[in-house]
Amino acid sequence: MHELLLNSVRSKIAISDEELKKLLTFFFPRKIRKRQYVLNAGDVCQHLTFVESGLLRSFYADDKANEHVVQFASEGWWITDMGSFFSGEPAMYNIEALEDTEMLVLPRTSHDMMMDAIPAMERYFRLLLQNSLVASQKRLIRSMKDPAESRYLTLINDYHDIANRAPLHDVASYLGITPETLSRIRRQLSQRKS
Amino acid sequence: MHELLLNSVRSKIAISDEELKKLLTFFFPRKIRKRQYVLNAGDVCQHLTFVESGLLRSFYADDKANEHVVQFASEGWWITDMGSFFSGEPAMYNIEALEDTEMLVLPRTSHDMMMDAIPAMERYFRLLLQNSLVASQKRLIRSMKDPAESRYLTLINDYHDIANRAPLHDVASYLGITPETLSRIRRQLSQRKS
DNA sequence: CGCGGGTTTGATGATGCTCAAGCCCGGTGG
DNA sequence: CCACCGGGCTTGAGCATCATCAAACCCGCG
Repeated sequence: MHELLLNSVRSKIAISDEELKKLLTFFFPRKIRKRQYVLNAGDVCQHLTFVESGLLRSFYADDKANEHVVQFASEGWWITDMGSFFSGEPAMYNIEALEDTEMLVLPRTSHDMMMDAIPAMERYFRLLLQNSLVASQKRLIRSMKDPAESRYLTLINDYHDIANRAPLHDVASYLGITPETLSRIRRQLSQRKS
Repeated sequence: MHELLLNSVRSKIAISDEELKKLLTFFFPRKIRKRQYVLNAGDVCQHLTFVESGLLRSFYADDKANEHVVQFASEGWWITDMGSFFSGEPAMYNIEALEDTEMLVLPRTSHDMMMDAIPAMERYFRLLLQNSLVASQKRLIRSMKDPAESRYLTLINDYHDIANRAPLHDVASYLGITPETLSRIRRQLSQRKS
């Protein structure tokens, strides 16, 4: 049960089977339906969320109600509003289900207790943070130097399923382009292939 | 002595004066001249660097020898190639001095020893990581939704000195625009003011 | 069926890039 | 101390990419 999470932990740190079992006691499972929200901007983000099945998106709604997708999370990925979860300030981001999804939820208090109970998890989360930061910096550079088509190809290459499962609208927003532009890019790519 | 570093630590975590004193023993000071490199891409990054005076830049050189500035670090800022430092893989980034610079250097082994000796520093570095990640995500969103001039104004607002101390060339690269464009933006802004 | 949201397609325009030339200024050597 | 580089910055003209606006289309769902 919950092999996805256990594998994620095992792949990053050395940890005993007992500790793995103990680990699960800090989480609780949660299911939500498509279009429901896991987090509303303005609320304080109280959980770390690990996706077991389905698809979530986090996004930022600016002053003029434009949405900007920050991240997708499908099976095996973590998602949260980092700034809010760790600082206790109101969240900047919304998190919404793009499909019916099953999650493992780690409340902040459980997170803190887990760090005491299983010190090795400290390292696991630090690794997650580091990897996120490295990935974010890479994405930043690419968003500035690469044209839209090339960024889209990178996305397909790295996260093939997400590029196809998420609505065009959201993929475009994640790439920082308009839906129209993404639609045209897809047309050109399919024409070029055939 | 080294008040900048001590203040940075004090401002983020609770720590005793003894521990602060012990803390400094893990660092060694280093000075370099303008144009010298602190890190060459391809080498493994062995240190965390804290700037006491001067100005550094980290940048990524792509296949076609185009440079992309990732970060500036002036007094009171940390800089490193995170991915390389923590994973031991070759660095993607170069780090170069834009001015004569004085630094406090924390080698990897000292870093690990310090974590054992002063556990509170674990938290300090996790906070640095978190803040970097939040900042990187904000910058990413802005780089996609805001036009060049607005991004420049944000930079001036947040890091006024850097926008003026660093060469135009590097500021432009940091913003993801060409030097020509930044030059024109500056002209328009100064004309509009007068 | 017909409605409606998401997607496609088209026409137009703005932002920022490229290429090319000139300029300014600081550093170096005579 | 001056003359002369040379690199960085500026300015201009033309062009590519992508956004905007608007309309048609497609398909699932009531």
